[in-house]
Amino acid sequence: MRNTEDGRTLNTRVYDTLRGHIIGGMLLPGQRLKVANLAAEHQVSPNVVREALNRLAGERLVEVQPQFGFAVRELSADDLNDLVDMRVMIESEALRRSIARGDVAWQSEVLAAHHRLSRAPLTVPGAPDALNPDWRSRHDEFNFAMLKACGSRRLFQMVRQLAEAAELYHRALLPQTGKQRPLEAEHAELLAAILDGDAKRAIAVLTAHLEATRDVMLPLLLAPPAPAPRQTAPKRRQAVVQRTAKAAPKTQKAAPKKPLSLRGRAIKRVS
Amino acid sequence: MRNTEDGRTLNTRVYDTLRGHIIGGMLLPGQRLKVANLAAEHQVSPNVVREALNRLAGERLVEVQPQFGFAVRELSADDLNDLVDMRVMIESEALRRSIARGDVAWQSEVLAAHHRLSRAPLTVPGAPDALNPDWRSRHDEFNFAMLKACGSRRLFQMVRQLAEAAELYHRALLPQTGKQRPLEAEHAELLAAILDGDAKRAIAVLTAHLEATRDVMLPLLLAPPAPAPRQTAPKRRQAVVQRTAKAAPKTQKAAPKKPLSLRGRAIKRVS
DNA sequence: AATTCAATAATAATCCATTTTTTTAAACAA
DNA sequence: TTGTTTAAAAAAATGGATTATTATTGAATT
Repeated sequence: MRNTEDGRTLNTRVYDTLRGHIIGGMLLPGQRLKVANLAAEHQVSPNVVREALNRLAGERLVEVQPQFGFAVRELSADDLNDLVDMRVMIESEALRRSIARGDVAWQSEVLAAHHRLSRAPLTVPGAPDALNPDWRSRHDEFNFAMLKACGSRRLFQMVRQLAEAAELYHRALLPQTGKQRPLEAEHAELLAAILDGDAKRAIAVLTAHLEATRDVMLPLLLAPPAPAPRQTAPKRRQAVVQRTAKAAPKTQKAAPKKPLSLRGRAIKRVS
Repeated sequence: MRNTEDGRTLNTRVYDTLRGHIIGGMLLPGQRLKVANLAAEHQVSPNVVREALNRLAGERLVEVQPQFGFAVRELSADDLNDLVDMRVMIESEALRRSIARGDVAWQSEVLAAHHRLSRAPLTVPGAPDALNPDWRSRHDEFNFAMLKACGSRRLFQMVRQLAEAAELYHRALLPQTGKQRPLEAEHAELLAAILDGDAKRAIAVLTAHLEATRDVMLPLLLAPPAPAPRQTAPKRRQAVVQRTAKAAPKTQKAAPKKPLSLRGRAIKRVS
């Protein structure tokens, strides 16, 4: 055991970074997660990786197929619709409860979180098309801050889990959409409604926000279904959809020795 | 690998049975799950058990503490309140949607499930106090049947996950409550409301049902908080509460060789 | 004698290196 | 093309080594 460095066990460390990579978009939906590669990357024994992946599988962030391995959870239009539907439902309830229960301290936190969000630049100076990751963090913080006072541990956990699932979509699909809607105005209106204690209006704004974001992403999922879907794919493997690779995977290193025969055929979608 | 017997991998098999044991009440909340013991029981290498436990940890059915191990998720009055609160919310929504979307085929299924439930004896002939496990299965089936038509994969998954969490409480706390409320009447009324398409009434009945069950269990969680809580417990281990054992654990076998020094002090609660 | 503390032993969690089994790819023949 | 056979890759599992934690013992202190 060499968990001495930062207190965490190796297992937990791998779990944390893997999770971060998935949510952070370094590992894209559909991408296979080969135990041996990851073990080499993290300088760790295969079992450790395996445990971490199983934990993530339990959280539905990665998919397992018994004799095939692990892969980052796939995206689909249907799933996105379902996801947003649930977010609307769950977050509406959480917001309603938060507004009903929240005290002044909570309001202040929401206000502060909103302020930080409003001051974060939407894009980084260098790349005008790429979304500023810092902005996204502030956005999440604002979202969580306003729902945190809901008073139910499980409800808030659902909020977080759904937000994580949504993050996968955002990372994969939103960076490419150039300019966004008048986000700042939406956030400001949401904040105003919260401070007014106007749950109904707050929920309406939140719902519109979520659905509008969905409507931006939805066409991108339907658009490029790969020209010729070549049904030569192996039998039971339909859960992990085959895709034409546009760019070589970066995080998941290629095979160690040979020029690479890419059995682990590329699955990424960069589009 | 010797997954040849029934197709499943060893990992999955251990996962399945462990899960079944937890939900089925053979492994009680708070009970420690020692890798070595389980590995011996299942005739399997420790890593396999470890993977299965990590998967269950991801689903929040077992708790992990980094250098301490795994344990079946604990119960508490607060958690029960929260759980029922969420069940009311989630199942109400699922029921509303099911009634709105369900067709005649669905209605028939609900009707059939109700019939099977109504014909299952509440207790087994031999033991008049113990709840008939078959009845419980029928009950779950009726519950799932009526919510299945909700049309949202995630919503239904939440329903199931919450139902599983509730099952832990039921197994641990309900067997001892002798006679129950007029359950059959409640189920019949629920069925009638569903067949009428009367969502409002159905939800009211369902809600009352869930909350009444909670009210039976709640006092049992508050009652026996262990006479002298001896704060000699080790430092960081507070997540797994120490309890006085009333009966020797059956599923989790004792230490292999020595007369047993029970470092893994008993945690079960039978009460 | 009772209590506290350090040293030691025992137990169990964590991890590794390797082997076995399954699946996929490649080569070859029909 | 289509089907077999062989080779490579990767998943799954093993068994045991390593390290952290808890229990125990015995001396030192109150």
